Amino acid sequence: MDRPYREAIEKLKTADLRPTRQRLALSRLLFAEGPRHVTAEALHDQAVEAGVRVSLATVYNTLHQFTRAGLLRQVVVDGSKTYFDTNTIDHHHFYHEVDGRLVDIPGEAVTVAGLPASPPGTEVVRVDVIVRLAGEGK
Amino acid sequence: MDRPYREAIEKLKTADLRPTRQRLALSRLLFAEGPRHVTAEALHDQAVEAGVRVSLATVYNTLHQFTRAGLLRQVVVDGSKTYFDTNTIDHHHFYHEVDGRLVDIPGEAVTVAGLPASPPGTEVVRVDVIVRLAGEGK
DNA sequence: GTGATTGCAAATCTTTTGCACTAAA
DNA sequence: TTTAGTGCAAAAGATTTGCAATCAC
Repeated sequence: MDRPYREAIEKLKTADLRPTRQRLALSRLLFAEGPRHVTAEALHDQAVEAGVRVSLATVYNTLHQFTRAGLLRQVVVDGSKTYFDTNTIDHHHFYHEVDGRLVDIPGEAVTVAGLPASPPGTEVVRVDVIVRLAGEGK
Repeated sequence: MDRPYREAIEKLKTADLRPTRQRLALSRLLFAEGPRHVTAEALHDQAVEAGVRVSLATVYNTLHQFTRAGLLRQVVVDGSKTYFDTNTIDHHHFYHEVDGRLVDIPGEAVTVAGLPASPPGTEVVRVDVIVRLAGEGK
């Protein structure tokens, strides 16, 4: 029983989610390497390719549960698809409009100045900065 | 023939769009008063209420044509709905997550500092700042 | 066992499309 | 006329839901 496996189980237990086969597999796909941005569809494809038997509905469920648990963050850049970001630390994004690719911009680097106070009775949940890019890029 | 009517016709002609009954009606609903944020559904409802006979498909077409012509701007804040903004000048948004309401933040007020250079071969189309709000608000 | 989780297929919601019909130039 | 624009209903895409079967505890 390797280390990442135990960690994955702990992670789920902490989030009050039963470490089922599907959740464990998705968790490992998501958090195995550095930060990534996935859509439900893409993660499902990746899981199937990796030989994990899981339904698309369960992928959707899992992504939302992970988001609720603070393990993922939703990024809205395109009306038609929902992206989930494994980087939950404060940061921003480059968005390549041509191919839909997202690239992180570290949060520490960026400063947003001059924002008006939030309306009375409201609270700022988050400030998102999205830099929309055109052109081929890398 | 009142002034706003002539202006509406001019606006459409300039955009190389035939001033049809539907486009004129939608144009007047959209630009009659100050800046607004609408969804296709909402604009269609408003049109129907106002006694304008227009189909939802035409509302979608028209919103996209107006956007292409630079008369509107698309705002992405929520995966499920597409908002169109009659304010095409550089600016940002408060987004009330509870009720989906959008409020403009003047562009001059805000400064975004520290953004990394855009990746080689790409060009910045636009920088969007979205301040997500929780709580009842006004 | 018992309640949480999963899978499947059907349902939903928003947006787009194909095409015959209508209207603008 | 001639071509652009419209309406309808069907199609498409992403996401959600209902419910019986299955799994974790």
